Amino acid sequence: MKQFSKPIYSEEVARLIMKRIRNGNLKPGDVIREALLAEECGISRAPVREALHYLESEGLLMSHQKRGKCVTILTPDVIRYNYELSALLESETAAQVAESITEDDQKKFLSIIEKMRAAIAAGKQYDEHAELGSEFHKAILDLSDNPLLRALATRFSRVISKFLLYQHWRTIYTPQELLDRHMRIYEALCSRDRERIRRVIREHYAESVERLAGFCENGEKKTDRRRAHFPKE
Amino acid sequence: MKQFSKPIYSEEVARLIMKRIRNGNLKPGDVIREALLAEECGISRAPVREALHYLESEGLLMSHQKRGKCVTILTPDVIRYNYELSALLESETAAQVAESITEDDQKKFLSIIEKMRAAIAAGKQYDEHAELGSEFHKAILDLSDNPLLRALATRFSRVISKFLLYQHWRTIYTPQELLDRHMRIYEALCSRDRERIRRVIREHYAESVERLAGFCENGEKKTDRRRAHFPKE
DNA sequence: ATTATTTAAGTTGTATACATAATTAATTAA
DNA sequence: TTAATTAATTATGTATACAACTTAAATAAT
Repeated sequence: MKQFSKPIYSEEVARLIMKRIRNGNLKPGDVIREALLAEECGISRAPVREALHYLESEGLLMSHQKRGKCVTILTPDVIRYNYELSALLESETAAQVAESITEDDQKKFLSIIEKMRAAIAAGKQYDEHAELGSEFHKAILDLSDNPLLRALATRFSRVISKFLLYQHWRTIYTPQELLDRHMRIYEALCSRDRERIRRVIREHYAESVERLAGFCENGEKKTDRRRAHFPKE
Repeated sequence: MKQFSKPIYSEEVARLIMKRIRNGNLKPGDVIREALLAEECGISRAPVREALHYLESEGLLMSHQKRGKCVTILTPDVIRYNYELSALLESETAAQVAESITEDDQKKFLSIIEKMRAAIAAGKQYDEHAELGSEFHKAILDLSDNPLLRALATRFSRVISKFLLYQHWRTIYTPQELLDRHMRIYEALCSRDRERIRRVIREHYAESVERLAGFCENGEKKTDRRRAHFPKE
């Protein structure tokens, strides 16, 4: 019988860092020291480096040449860039399959909406609402048959909502507002009206980026000395 | 005075591999051996590994766990995934800035068109036509003020046109056809008609993917055992 | 006291060596 | 002769060691 392979350390480390970012244990701007991480995990620097490179390619870390890496600092511009792409991918996915949305699809969306409603009634924490919001958007993306698109969209949503801005999410929407916004999208999806779907989803993202922008333009220095780590051409 | 830093080997290696893929020196399916590459370059495996990881994240290489990496094999599906995203990003970029396309922008596009015409008149090689085609599409993307979008679109176009399918490009369009297609896009851009621009660009991509599909469905095995190298969640 | 130069500490980039997993070749059994 | 099992080779994953660069701290000079 074939045994399970030994886990790849670099993947473990990548997961660990993502968890820490999500938890808020690692915050934007925090520097990552390879040696320290390696020691913490009881492994060498080699797999740690690979994990960091991966996380950088995913946009969660940024690097200065020979000066190490830190958790990505989200300037208002970077937030906008990510949101524009999220909005584009999600709205277009939904618009393209608009006519072929099934009853089952609608039920899936509705069940998430109902969970939101229930969470409000039960006075649940914001965390849960945010989680349900992500679930809703993921359900939309799952309508696409393009795995490359789904992977990309996941990446952007990770950068913005679930990870780097996790701590801000709870402050820009009340649970009721969050429910309203997703209700509107749900209704649009049920209408199967391509243009309406596109418009509603984009409006939602535009509103989010507008509300988020306020949180980031205060403390941080504008000088984005981020440098691409690899050749462009 | 500050001297230029010593070049980062991993970046050099990444450039080298990209060049070889572009030249056709490395073809889809060719396996990459770290040790061999390191020896060729006269360096150790460490920077080579980093370069390979980068190229994998860019979609140019694919890896099997513990079985190394090879140049990405483009199945018809993968081609479609990439083209859909290229079409989406490019058409949406153009559509969003439709009303604000300046005379200067139009001149830039026209100059490329004219170069194409001249290349035909001079009986130039297909390579040059393909190059001008890329230039045209890049000019469209440069209308976007979203660098993240531009970087992504560059990545997709790299995977498809300039690199992995370079050898096929010359066979799916005659120079005259290529000129016609870009002429149509140019006219749409000049009209500043958002919907028309969107439609024309998408039609161009749809036609390309259709014509390309034929080339890839013959020889290659369908079993895409590609594996994501890092955790999804 | 302030600025400039130098020196030292610390971190990343690279090299080498070893361990582990997988493919290929070889050997043995049916 | 063929199939299956085992040995050997090969390539990746990881560990350790060293070199180069960056940052800062400390000393010297104005």
